[in-house]
Amino acid sequence: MSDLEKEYFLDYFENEGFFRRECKGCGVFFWTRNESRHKCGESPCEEYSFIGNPGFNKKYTVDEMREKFLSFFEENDHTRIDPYPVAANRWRDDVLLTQASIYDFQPLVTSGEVPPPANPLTISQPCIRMQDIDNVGRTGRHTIAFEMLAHHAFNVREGGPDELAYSGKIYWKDETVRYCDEFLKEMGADLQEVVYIEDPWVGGGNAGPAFEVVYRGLELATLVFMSLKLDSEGEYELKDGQSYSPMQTYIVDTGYGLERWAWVSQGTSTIYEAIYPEMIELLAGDVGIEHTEEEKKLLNGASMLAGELDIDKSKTFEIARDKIAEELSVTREELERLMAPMEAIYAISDHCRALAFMLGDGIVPSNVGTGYLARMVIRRAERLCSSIGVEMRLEELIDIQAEKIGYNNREVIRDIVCAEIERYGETLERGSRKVDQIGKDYSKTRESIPTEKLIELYDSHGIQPAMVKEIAEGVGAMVEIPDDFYSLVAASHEKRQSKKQTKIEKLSKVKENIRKTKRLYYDDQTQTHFDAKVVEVIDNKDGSFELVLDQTLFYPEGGGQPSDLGNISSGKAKVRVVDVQTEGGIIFHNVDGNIKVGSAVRGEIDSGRRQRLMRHHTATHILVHSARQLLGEHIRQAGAQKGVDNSRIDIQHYRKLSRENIRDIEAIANKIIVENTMIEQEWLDRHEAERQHGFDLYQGGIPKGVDIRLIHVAGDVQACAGTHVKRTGDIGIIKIVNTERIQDGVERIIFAAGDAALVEIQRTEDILVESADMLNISPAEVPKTTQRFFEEWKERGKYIDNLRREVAKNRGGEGAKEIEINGLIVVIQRIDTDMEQLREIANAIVEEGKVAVLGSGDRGAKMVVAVPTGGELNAGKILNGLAEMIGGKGGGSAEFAQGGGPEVDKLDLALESVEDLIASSD
RNA sequence: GGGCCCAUAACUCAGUGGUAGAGUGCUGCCUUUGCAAGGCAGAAGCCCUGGGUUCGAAUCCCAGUGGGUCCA
Repeated sequence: MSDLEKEYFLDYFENEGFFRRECKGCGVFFWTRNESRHKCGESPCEEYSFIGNPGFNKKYTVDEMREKFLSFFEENDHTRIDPYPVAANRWRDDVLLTQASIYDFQPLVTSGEVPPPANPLTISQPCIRMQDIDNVGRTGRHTIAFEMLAHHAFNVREGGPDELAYSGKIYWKDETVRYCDEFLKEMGADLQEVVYIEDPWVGGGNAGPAFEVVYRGLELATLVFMSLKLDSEGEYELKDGQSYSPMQTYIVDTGYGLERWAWVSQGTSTIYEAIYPEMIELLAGDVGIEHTEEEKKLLNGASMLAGELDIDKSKTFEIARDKIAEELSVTREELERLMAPMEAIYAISDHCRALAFMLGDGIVPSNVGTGYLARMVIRRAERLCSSIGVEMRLEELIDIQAEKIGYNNREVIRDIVCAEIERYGETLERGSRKVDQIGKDYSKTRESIPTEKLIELYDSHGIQPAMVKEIAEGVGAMVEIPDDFYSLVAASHEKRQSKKQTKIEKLSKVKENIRKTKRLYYDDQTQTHFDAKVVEVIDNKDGSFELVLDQTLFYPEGGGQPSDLGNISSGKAKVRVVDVQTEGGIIFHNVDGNIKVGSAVRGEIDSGRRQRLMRHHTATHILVHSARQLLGEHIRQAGAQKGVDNSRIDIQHYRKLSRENIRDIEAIANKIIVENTMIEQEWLDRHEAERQHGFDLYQGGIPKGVDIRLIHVAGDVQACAGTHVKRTGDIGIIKIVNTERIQDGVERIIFAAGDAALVEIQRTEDILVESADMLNISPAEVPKTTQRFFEEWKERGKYIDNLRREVAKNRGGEGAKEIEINGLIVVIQRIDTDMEQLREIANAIVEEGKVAVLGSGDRGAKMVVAVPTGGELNAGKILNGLAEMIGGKGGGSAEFAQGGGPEVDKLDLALESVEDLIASSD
């Protein structure tokens, strides 16, 4: 095992006269030009020294700083790249949000499978980091929304494999540090104060040496030299305790915090004041905050000391606050009273910018995925606004940021925010009613509301414990919120974890040197026969085999399209193709018989099935496109499954689809069919495709490879590997069969195309005709008549109830046996009727002041015992005795009891013994 | 992707296996010059759907549908 230490001794440092030192504060190693420096310079070892004392030769706004950085690197032969969306799940499926510029190039570029869009390149990438959300506003430097300025170089090791998509060395450590130094110099930084801290970087399965660049107490950049990958056999053991080995590629991954650079240049008291001065002024004005000169001084002083605040260690947070208050000679309460509204304003500004990014990039609030994160931020922002009494509406505040960033879907963003706030309002109202009720219950018992109840209220109903406390105390109940409330919630989730399964891969079973299967299905999508050679056979040992051919027309399952079926023949031998899968470019035909390796074969696909799948696949594109035209650009495919009889697509939308929406989508889709335009396919370089069409290309998943296949359907462009019809008219008709909401923010559309659509239409029509026939009316009259019948049915129910009560009055006592016990008249009678009427008769008897003991032999023995109020007998006891005799059970109150049993033939006997039973029970 | 909660009158909700309930609203009558309000009476329920357990299910179990919510 060797460590990375030697990696940090750069020629550049030596030539420039740097010194390597060990920090006297925290023990890390760092490089500096200043011989007398012995501390790393980062908080908590040192305080900020740029507040009120700008660190560069000029003040820069965020926009100016971004331009300055990008053009500096452009001048140094880097290509400027447009930023990617903050919703990283639009081009990769392993993360939700973009948290760094390198995310844009993972995993395909970093692994060498796909070339970078340019090399070297520079970019300003908007990022969202939710993990810092509790620190926002309070520490003066944390934000969840930020832009990462970066320059990247993608290198391949000498003697590396030549199938990688790029090659050679661009630049590595010395040049990277030199660029950083030069940029700092250009900005007018005092290079004597710049410190490069050695800080190995680990993340996402990769690692490498790295420098943190610190200037005047603040970390301004991180220079990462990604060159290692996770490998249990690897020779490097890093700080996460895992082993790593060298990668084939080695990549310069830098990250310069745009907002921090602007902050240092301006020397404002917090980073927020450097990013959103107008927003802060607007909010402060709205809430009516004015600070005296003395208060301003106090706030400024607190900011300089705030560097070490970090809520991760909640104890330190309190201590640090105390310390700050002490140094400024005020009480903590006084300091917090002054700071709290400003902290809220800072956080609101940041959250609004984050939301503008998220919603602008097409995230729709939901209970899952990125949508959930957006919902959390909206709710948090809304709470912050109401906590300090902001009058302006949240959608207006977000809109200001969206306008600044330059999104053109601002109408939709505002509508989304309105819908979400409305929903949140309903949740709060529901919640407060519930808490009010619970509070009243507990105020009676004089106990405080238990923690489990608080957890349930939060987990199942979304009610914050602070809100429970406020409302419950209002109705006189006690509430104690444990300090570790959210850990308790997390702990209650951990108990219920589920397991996952892994599937066995076919690829591992074949020889390594096997060639990728040539795909014929893209050449001519109307072909049904083809000739090929068998190159490999795997015996599954269950009577089935996996056949690998040199080329095939069989479309493997993928992109939500099921595989083709058909048969493969060799001479007289013929096997059926049951399933087709693809792995690593090799297509496996699952067949029900063996054909020898090397045989010449002829394949035939089930063309009817293929035709139906193609219609459904093209129809999917048309429907997404139609929904997008109707509802807006945020509409995005969230999943799809094509079938032979019907298919489904899931689309993102923030309101439930109305009946009218569905009809409109159907109308637009069928108009596209009537227009009968050509469907074009094209193969394009992926970066060029992204440049031309944006990330909306990836509706159905992210394809691999340097070139990707684009399908153009009536103005819609998608990256798609599926098979399609030639013209939109070939689909015939699209019929939406049903829609359902599978999650918040995701609507599922189930539809049928072509002859399958006809079948669906006929099926629903059959249901209607059948219903009409039953009612002996025409289909058009079904709704009206059904309603009338339902009304009448209810009327009759009531009428019957009344009749039964009348009958009950009359039947009671008719032919009954009456006995007298302790002055009470007991009516004993068998009436074979149902339980309900038995009860009514009993009630009628009781109203006459008599005891009723009734039995029925209708469908099993049933009995009721009823005693008038004040009667000395216990109905429950009598009934139990009787029920036992007929092999059953029963229960009820002392006044009214009912029961039954299976032995009908013993019912009369039981009724005869009532007198004895009562006598013995006394 | 996973977990939890909920579905009962027009609305908001009680109802832990034994006769379907409250408040608000609605209708009518009374009190009042009128209004606000009060009093009395009344109407209004496929207890979400389908199975199961049970003598008996709004209630317990399973599945479905619809809604809410928390987490990765």
